[in-house]
Amino acid sequence: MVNIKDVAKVANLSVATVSRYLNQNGYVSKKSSERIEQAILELDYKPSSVARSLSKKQSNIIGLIVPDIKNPYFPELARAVEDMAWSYGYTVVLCNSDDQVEKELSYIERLSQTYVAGLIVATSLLDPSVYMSISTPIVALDRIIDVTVPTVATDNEKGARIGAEYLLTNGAGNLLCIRGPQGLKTADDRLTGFLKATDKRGLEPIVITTSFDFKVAAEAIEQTLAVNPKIDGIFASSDTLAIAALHIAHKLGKRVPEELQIVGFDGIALGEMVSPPLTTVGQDLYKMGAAAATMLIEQIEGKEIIQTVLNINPQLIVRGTTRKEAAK
Amino acid sequence: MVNIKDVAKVANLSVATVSRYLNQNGYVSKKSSERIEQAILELDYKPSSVARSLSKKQSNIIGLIVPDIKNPYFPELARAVEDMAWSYGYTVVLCNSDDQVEKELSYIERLSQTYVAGLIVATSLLDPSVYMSISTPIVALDRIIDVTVPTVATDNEKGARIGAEYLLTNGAGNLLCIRGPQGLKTADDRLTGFLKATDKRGLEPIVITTSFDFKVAAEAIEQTLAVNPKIDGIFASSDTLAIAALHIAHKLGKRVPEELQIVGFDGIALGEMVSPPLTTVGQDLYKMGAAAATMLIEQIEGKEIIQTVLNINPQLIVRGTTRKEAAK
DNA sequence: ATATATTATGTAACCGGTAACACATTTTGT
DNA sequence: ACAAAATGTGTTACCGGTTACATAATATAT
Repeated sequence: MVNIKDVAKVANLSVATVSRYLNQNGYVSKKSSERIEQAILELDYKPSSVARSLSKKQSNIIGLIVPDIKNPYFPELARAVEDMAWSYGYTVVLCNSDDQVEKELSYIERLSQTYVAGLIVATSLLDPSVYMSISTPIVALDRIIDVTVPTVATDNEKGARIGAEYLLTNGAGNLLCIRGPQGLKTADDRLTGFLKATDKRGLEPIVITTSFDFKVAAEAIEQTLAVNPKIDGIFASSDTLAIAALHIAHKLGKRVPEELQIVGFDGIALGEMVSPPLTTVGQDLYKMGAAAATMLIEQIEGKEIIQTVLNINPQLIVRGTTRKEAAK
Repeated sequence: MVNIKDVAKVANLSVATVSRYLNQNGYVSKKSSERIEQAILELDYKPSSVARSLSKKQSNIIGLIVPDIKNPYFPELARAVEDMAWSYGYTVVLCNSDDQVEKELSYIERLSQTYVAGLIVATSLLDPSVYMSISTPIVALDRIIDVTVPTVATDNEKGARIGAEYLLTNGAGNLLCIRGPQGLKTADDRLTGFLKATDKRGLEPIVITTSFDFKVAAEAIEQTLAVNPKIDGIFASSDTLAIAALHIAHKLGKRVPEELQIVGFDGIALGEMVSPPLTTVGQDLYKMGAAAATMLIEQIEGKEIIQTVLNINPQLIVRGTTRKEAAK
C-alpha cells in the first residue's frame, strides 16, 4: 500500500508538508500543493485512517448502541444516523445491547479501545453515571439519560396525551392503555401522558404492562379484551404494540375502527402497511436520528454546543384505525 | 491510557514478552505470565486495537453492506451477523449502499483504509470483478456475485416454484406474479421458479415488475387488480410486496384468502404481524446471517474453506393468506 | 561432558500517520 | 531600511502495538 512517505518522495517534499496539505493546517505553498495533488493522483494514495487514529487518538468511528436492530423502530433511526455520519466522513458501528448490562458495558469498552469518536446511545439500562463517566462524546437518542448528557428525544408525555385525547374526542370511552415494559422511562412518560388525558375526564382506564415482544404482547392483549369486551379504544405505547392489538382485533372479529379504535406511538413505516393503516403519534424518526448524529459530530469536532437537549415534537398522524368523521 | 509499556514496567519485563503473552505466541514462562496477569489486573490494561491494527495491517472490523437497513429484510440478517461477529470479537460497521454504485464503491474504499478484516455484501449492483478484485476476504449474502466468491444464499428458484405450486394446488388458477426490480438476480430467479410452476400447467399468468418501495408497489398492484378482477392468487417476490398486495386487497374489499390468496417470499417477522398472517416462502434469515459471518471469519482467520457456497433451503410457511382446507 | 535443541527474554525497527520545534524565506509595518 | 510578523518546509519524536533478530539460560541427546 502506498503511504505518505511515497507521496512525499514523488512530490519531492517532506512527509510533514504532505501531512499539512492533507489536514489543511499549517502552511503549504500553492506549488507544493499542486505537486502533492499530482503525486497523490499518480500513486492513488489513500491515507490510512488507522495510522491517523493511533496518532491522533481519535477515530472516525461512531458507535450506535440500540437494544435490537430487529425492532422496527431502530432501523429508521440507524439509517438517519448512518446517513449523517456518512456525509461527515464517519463510519457507524452497530451494537445490539439486547438490553443486557454486561453486553452494553462490554461494547463500550471494546469501542473505547478503538478510540471511537463518539457514542449514540438509544438504550437506557445502564446507570447514568456510567454514561457520564465515559470520556468520549455521547448523545442520548430517544432516551433521557441525564440532564448533563446531550439528548434528542420526543416529548413522550405530550404525545401520549394527544393520542389519548384524540381517542376520547373520537367517541371512545372505555380505554385500554398498553404500556411498555416497566422501568423504561419512555414507557413511563407515555403512561403519564395517557393518564393525564383520562384523569381530566375522570375516567378509570385499564392499563396493562407487557414486553415489546409481539407474541407476548398479543397474548396479553387478547386476554384483556376477552375479559373486558367493553373496551372501545386502545392507546399503545408503541406501534408494534398497536399492531399487535390490531392483529388481535382481527382475530376476535372486532371491527377497527368501527367497534374498536387504536392509536399507536412512534410512526414507524410499518404502520402504513397494515390494514387499516395505523393512526399513531408519530415521531420524526429520521429527523431524530439525523439530529443526534449532527449533535454528536459537532461535539466531536469541538464545536460549542448551544442546545444540549433537542425535543422533537410528536405529531398525531390520523390514518385508518380511528374514526375520522367523529373527530369534529 | 495505560499502554503495554506500563504493563511491562510493572511486570518487570520487556514489551515483547508482554506482547507474546497477549498474543499467546512465542515463549513466556509461567512466572512471567503470572506477573503480567497481575500487572494487567492492577493497571486495568486494555490493549489498543488501533495500534494492533496498524502493526498487523488487520483490524477486527467487518463491513456489512446492505442496500437499506430500513428494508425489514436486512435487520434480521444484520442482527445475526452482528451476533456472530460479536462472539468472535469482531465489530460490525453498517453500510447502506442505497443501491448507488458510487456510494458502495466509496464505502469499500473507506473501509479498506481501516484495514477492514472482511466484507459481507448483501448488494449486487457492482460488477463482479470489483468484488473479486478486493483483497480482503468477502462473503456474498443473499446474492450470488460469482462462483469464486463464497456465498450464502437461498435457492430462490426452488422456493418460488414451491410457492407458486402451493397456490395452484390450493385452488388459485389466475395467478399474478409481482416480481421485484428488473436486473436483480434474486428477483429474476424467483420469477423463473414461478414460471416453471405455471408453465408446467400451461398457464399464462400476469407478471408485473415493480420496485420494492411499498407505495409504488401498492399502486401498481391496485391498477393490475382493477384491470384483472379474475386474479385469485398472487405470488410476490418479497414479503413486503406481498403485504402491499394484502393491503390493496383490503382496500378493494377482496377477502383474503377466500377470494384472493397471497404467498410472499422471505419470511420476515412482519409477515406474522399482518392480518391475516402471511403465507410465505421463508428463508431462515438468522441462519443465513450467522452462516455468512462464520464463513467470513473463518476466511479471515485463515481456516481452509471447504464449502464456499452454502445454499439454505427455503421452506413454505403456511399461515393465513392461503386456504388451508383446499391443500389436500 | 559436550553439542544441540528448546525455552525465555530483551532490543529495536517498523506499521503510517501527526505535530512540536527549528530554521529559512518572504511580506508587512513604520 | 530594518524589525517584526507571516509563510513555507524539514527533522524527528511519538502514538501503542508486533516481530525479526540477538542472546542467554535450560533441557535433552549422544
